[in-house]
Order: sequence, then structure tokens, then C-alpha cells
Amino acid sequence: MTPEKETKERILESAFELFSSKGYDKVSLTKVIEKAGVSKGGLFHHFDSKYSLARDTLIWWAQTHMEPSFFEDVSDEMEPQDILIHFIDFMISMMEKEEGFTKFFWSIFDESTRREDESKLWIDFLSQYSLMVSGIYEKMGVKDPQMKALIFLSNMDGMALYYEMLKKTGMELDLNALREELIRTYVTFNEEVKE
Amino acid sequence: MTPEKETKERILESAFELFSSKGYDKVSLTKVIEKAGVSKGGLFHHFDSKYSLARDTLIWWAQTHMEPSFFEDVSDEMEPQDILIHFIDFMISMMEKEEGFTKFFWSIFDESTRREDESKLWIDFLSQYSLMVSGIYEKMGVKDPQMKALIFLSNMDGMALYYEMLKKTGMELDLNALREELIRTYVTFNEEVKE
Amino acid sequence: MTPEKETKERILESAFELFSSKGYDKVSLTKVIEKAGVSKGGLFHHFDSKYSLARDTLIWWAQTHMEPSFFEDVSDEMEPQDILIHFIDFMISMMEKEEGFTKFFWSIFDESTRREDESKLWIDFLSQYSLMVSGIYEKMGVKDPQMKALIFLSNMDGMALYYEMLKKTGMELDLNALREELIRTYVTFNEEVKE
Amino acid sequence: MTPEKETKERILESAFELFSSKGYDKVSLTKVIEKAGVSKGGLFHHFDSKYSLARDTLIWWAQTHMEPSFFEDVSDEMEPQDILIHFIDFMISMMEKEEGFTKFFWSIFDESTRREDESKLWIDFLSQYSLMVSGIYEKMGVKDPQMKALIFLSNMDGMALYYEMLKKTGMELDLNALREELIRTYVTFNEEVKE
DNA sequence: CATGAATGAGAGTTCATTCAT
DNA sequence: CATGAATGAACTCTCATTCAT
Repeated sequence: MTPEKETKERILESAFELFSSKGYDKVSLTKVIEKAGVSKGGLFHHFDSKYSLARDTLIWWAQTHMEPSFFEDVSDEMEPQDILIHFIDFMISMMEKEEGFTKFFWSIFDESTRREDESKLWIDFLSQYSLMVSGIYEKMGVKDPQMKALIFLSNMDGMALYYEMLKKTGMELDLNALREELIRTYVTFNEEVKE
Repeated sequence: MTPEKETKERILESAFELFSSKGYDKVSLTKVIEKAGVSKGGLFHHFDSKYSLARDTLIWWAQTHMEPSFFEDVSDEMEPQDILIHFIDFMISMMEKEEGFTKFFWSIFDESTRREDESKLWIDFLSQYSLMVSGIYEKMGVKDPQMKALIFLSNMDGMALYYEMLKKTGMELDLNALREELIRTYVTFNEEVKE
Repeated sequence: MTPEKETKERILESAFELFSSKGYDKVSLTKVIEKAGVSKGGLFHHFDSKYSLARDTLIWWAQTHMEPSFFEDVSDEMEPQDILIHFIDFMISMMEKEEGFTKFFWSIFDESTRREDESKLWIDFLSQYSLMVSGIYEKMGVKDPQMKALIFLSNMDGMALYYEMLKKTGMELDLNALREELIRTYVTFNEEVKE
Repeated sequence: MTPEKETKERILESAFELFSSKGYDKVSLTKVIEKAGVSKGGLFHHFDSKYSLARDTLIWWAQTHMEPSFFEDVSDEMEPQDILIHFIDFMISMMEKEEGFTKFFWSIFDESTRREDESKLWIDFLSQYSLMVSGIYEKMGVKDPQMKALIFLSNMDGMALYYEMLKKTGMELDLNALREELIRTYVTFNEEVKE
């Protein structure tokens, strides 16, 4: 590895830790450089602005940490239901390991609208999951697969926020029970009755 | 009305508009006083700090605008399912009318965790809805009514965030289709098959 | 005098001294507040930005120091030539007393174009002198009075710059000789020969 | 041409364009290297500092672009008046073609005073024109030829600044009328009456 | 000769908060 | 009750300059 890559990566890692635990507005670039062990100028040599640092950090993290760990266990031969369950398990493990990711995502999305960043970043981000899930629901014969997918995905995000809130207010959430109820809600909702 | 009340209320209204459209961090008290037409000192006469202004604004708004409009149409004699549908309709109308409310709520909750107090406030806030919804699911014979209620509520919040995101990225959401799919997911999930 | 006025005036005085001796770009707001004995916030309470501080300082100084001292000795009954001589004397005394004024003026004008400040400030500033001088040349029967006025005024500015340059390079300028040659050039240019 | 010369010349050309259009302080070396297509290190290999780049750029430009085009049409056999007219025409063409040159010159002179050296440079620069013009006025029998020359030269500079200001404020200047009035002021001032 | 990563002091600006009036 | 002048720490960002490669 060249020194360049090391520095940039050190900044990205520090930035991710800070942004995901505090959110965009509560992180100062001074904190980032202190954590990364770089100078002010060093940071701006690699990133144009705070916003572009945050956006690049999000993309970098999604591409290097999130997507590989999600897609490596998903194959086309899997049963639709199993992919949904995999998704649920994946989100639950994300809640546990990368607590602030949801907050990070939303705070940067929020900033992007303020900056009128017209990139299709967010649509693309959502689309890859939305298409997959709606495809599954289509196979499962659900009436409005796209809407179902949207409800499912928004619930994953909402749940991650609730998980953090409950944790911070001192309430433990039984993740196993959560998993089972999510499966009942989104996977086996019409099987219980059938059988 | 005494002049004092008028001033305080003017501040609360201005604060709500600003906080809900921009979020806690992006609103400066200078903007609030300009909108409310009061002085800096006037604001600090009524509120101890920016945080307490935001918190009081949230509570005030929930008590005067949200809760009355929610509970006025709910009675004990209603069918459980109808209360759920009422809840869904209420949330959808909130999404339309008070766009930023969810963002406002979360940004202030976030801020409160930095202050390490007030956690009871949020538990109480959540509880009144959580208890009601889990009570309904209990009557409906759902396996884990509390978890179902949590999933339902977190979905309402997640959906509100998605609604804003989609709107800002230029995508329209068919609220009628959303309503029907939410009803299928949370109300009639086991009826479709029965009949 | 109210305390408010004192602070603002202290800032304006300090700003004028610094801006006129160093020029817009070489003055930092930190230097201004140190000289004025105010805090950063105090400065921004009275002025919106560095540029508006500089612009307001220029206007303030022109209105309180320059224009009164110029116009108090000018009356409508004066001979046209005497007004021109008064103007020349005035400019020479400005060169001596307020060395950097010309540099200050041009550096702020330059900044204003960068900011696309569309105010008619500069045209108004120039116009009041231009109209007066061209009126005089009209009475004197000069062929193109407006152009003559423009040449005269631009020479006053150019001379002020040269005066500073020569002083800084260690060369003294005989102001009496300058005055006489300026009078020959702009006032009595056709009299020498007549008589 | 060696590659070195090409690089250095590319830097000088880019630097001149930028410095003359924006002035010393508003040009960053990053802009210069971007325009010239060289690296940071490459620039500092050829020039010791920003100031020395600017100073060398000014000298280079004067020697390669300005002086040749001025002196090539001037010969010792010309009538004194014709040389003055040539000077006026030259300045007017400079105003049109190389708008920012005057601003560039003054901003670098200003910078040099902060360095407390190099003053000889500016005296030499001024002297070659000053001596020439005062020599002409001596031949023409003017009372104080040196002062007249100084007034003439300072007027050329002042006029260039006014020309830019008027242009930026949207006012067109009739350059033919300007030329004629300048000739009346500095060349034929005592002829009109004679005849 | 040339590169570009890295530095760090300093720039203009924002903002919650205080307090004399 | 209300005013708004004043504070100063913290913010994002710029820049000339250095130096290992």
C-alpha cells in the first residue's frame, strides 16, 4: 500500500466512526483529523469539503463493508422467503454492530438536499434493495409488491432507529423475538393460517 | 390572553415551523426570534436554552396539535382493527401536513441523549402509543403483541422518513396504495387467506 | 453618546486606519477587532461581513471626513478656476494626511465587482465630483468638458498612487511644484500664452 | 527550446493572465499550476515564492510584450509631440487589450513594499518613461518638465484604472474623444489659443 | 527536473448564551 | 417582562510552502 492510500483510508475510517456515532452536524473536522492523525490541510487534500467527505465515507463504507457482507450469502437459487429472512438477519446484525449507520445515512441525505446535490446517489442506493425485495414479493404473489417492498425497507430503517432509542433509554430489546415477529410480518404472514 | 402567553406561543409556533423543516442543528435562535418577532433576551426569558426550547416545542406541539386530533376520533367501542386503520390514516395525514415532524422528533431525541437526562420523557411518549397498539394486537390474538406494536410504530416512523426522501428526490408516492398495503400488512394480514 | 454608537465608531475608525494603510486583502478582521478592542462577535453584531464593514467604513469616512472638509469651503459664488484650485489643494492635503485613501477606495471597488455588488455606490461617488468639475469646464469654454473632468479626476487618483509609491521608494515630492504644475495643466493652460 | 524553458514560460503566461485579471492577493498558486499544467513542486523549482513569481512575471511581461511594442515605433527623429501622441495611443491600446495590467502592477508594487526591498526595481521601471517624457517637455519649453512628466504618467495610470471601473459599472468610454482631450491636455495645450 | 501529499497557521463567519439597561 | 449589544469558542475552509520520492 502506498502512503497515500493509507492516509485517505485512515481518514475514511475515522470519519465513519464519528459520523455514524454522532451524525453529520455533531462531528467537526477537527475531531476527524485528531482521530485520523492528519493535519487540516491533509484532509482537504483528499476531500473537497465536509459534505463530500461524509458522502464519500458513506459510499466507501457501503461498498467495502455493507454490500459484500450482504450479497456474499445471497444466491439466485435461494427461496424468496429465505432471502427475506437473510435480509432481516442482516439488518439485525447491522443494528448490533454498526449502531449509528442509519443515523449517518439520514443525516447525510438531509445535508445533500440542503446542498441540492442532484446526484442519483440516494435513488441508486435505495433502488438496488427495493428492486430485489419487490422481485421477491412478486414471486410470492403479493398484491402490490413494490409497495410491500417499500414498507419492508422503511421498517428496517425505522426499526434501527427504534433500536438505538430503546438502548439509549435503557431498555433492552429481545432481538430473537424481534426476528420472529418480523418474519411473521414480512415472510410467513399468510402461512400461519393456511396450515 | 395575557401578553406573556402571546409571546411564548409566538415563539413556540415559530420554533416548530423552523425545527420541523430544518432539524435541530440547522436552526439558529436568531432565526427563531426573527420569525417570532421577539428579542434574544425575550426568548431566554421564556426558555432556558436552545435544547429546552426545542424539547418544549415538541411537547407543546404534540399536546396541542397531534394528540387531540388523534384521540378525538378514537373511542373504546371501536373495533380493534378500525383503531389500527385510524392510526394508519392519522400517520398518512401527518406525513402530508407536517412533513418534518419525524425528523424534528428524532433530532431532538438525539440531542437529549447528549444531555443524559430526560429519557423518561421519550419512554412516556412512546408508551402511550405502544400500549394502545399492543393492546389491540392482544385482542386480535397476535402471538407477540408487544413486538408487533413496536414493529408497527417503527414502521410508521420509517415510512415518514421515506416519504420525505422520495418526495425530495422527485418521486411521488401513491398514498392510497400505501394505505391499502399498510392495512394488509398490519390489519388484515390473516384475513385474505381465510376468505 | 450611547455605548452602541461608541463601539461601532471605534470599529469604523480602526477599520479605516487598517484598510487605508494596508488595503482590503491585507487586513484581517482579527487585526480590526484587536485595534478596536472588541470581540469577534461584537464586530459581526454591527457588520454583516468583512466586505460590508469595508464598504460601510468607506462611506462613513467619505461622509464624515472627506465631503464636509471639501464642500465647506466651496460656494456657488466662487470663480470656476478657484474651485479647481481648491480641488487640487484638497487632493494634495488628502495625499499628505490620509495616505492610503486611494488604495482603500480601489481595493474595495475591486472587491465589490467580485461580489457583483450592483449598488450604484461607485457611480454616485464619482458622479458628484464629475458633474461639478465638468460644469466648471463648461463655464470655462473647454471643448469636451466631460472628458476633461474625467481626465482631471483620474489624474488626482493616479497622482495619489504615485505620491505613495515615490514616498515608499524614498523619493520626496515637492508638493508646491506639483501644485503649480497641476494648476498650469488644469486651470491656466490657455492663459500663459494669452498674456 | 528546452523543455525547461517551455515549463517556465507556461507558468509565466498563466501567472500573467491570472494576476492581471484578479490581482496578486486573489490568485492562489494552485490556480496558477492548474492553468499552466504543472505541479506544485514544479512551480517552486522555478520560482522561490509567490511574490518572486509575481515580480518575475511582471518584469518578463514588460520586457517581452510591453517595451518592444512601445519602442519599436519610436525613433529619435520624431517630433516631441508625436512621441507624446504615440505614448497616448500606446496607453489607450493597453487599456483595451491588457485590461488588468495597471492593477497587476500596483498590487505587486504594494506587495514589494511589505518586503522592504526591490525599491530600485520600481524606480528603474518608472525612470525610463519619466526621463523620456520629461526630455520631451524640456524640448517643448515647458516650465517644470519633470513635474509635467510625472503628472502625465500618473494620469495614464489613473486613466487606466478609471477605464476599468467605468467598464465594470457598465459605462462605455469614447476612446477617440478621450484621445483627443488627452492630446489637448498634454500635447497641444498652448496651441489652440495661439492660432 | 518534476511530482503531489502533507503541513499548520490563519482566514471569515456562526452561534448559544449573558447581562446591563 | 423585554431589549439587543457583547462575548469567545468553535466552525469550515484556504493557502504558501516543504520535502520525500
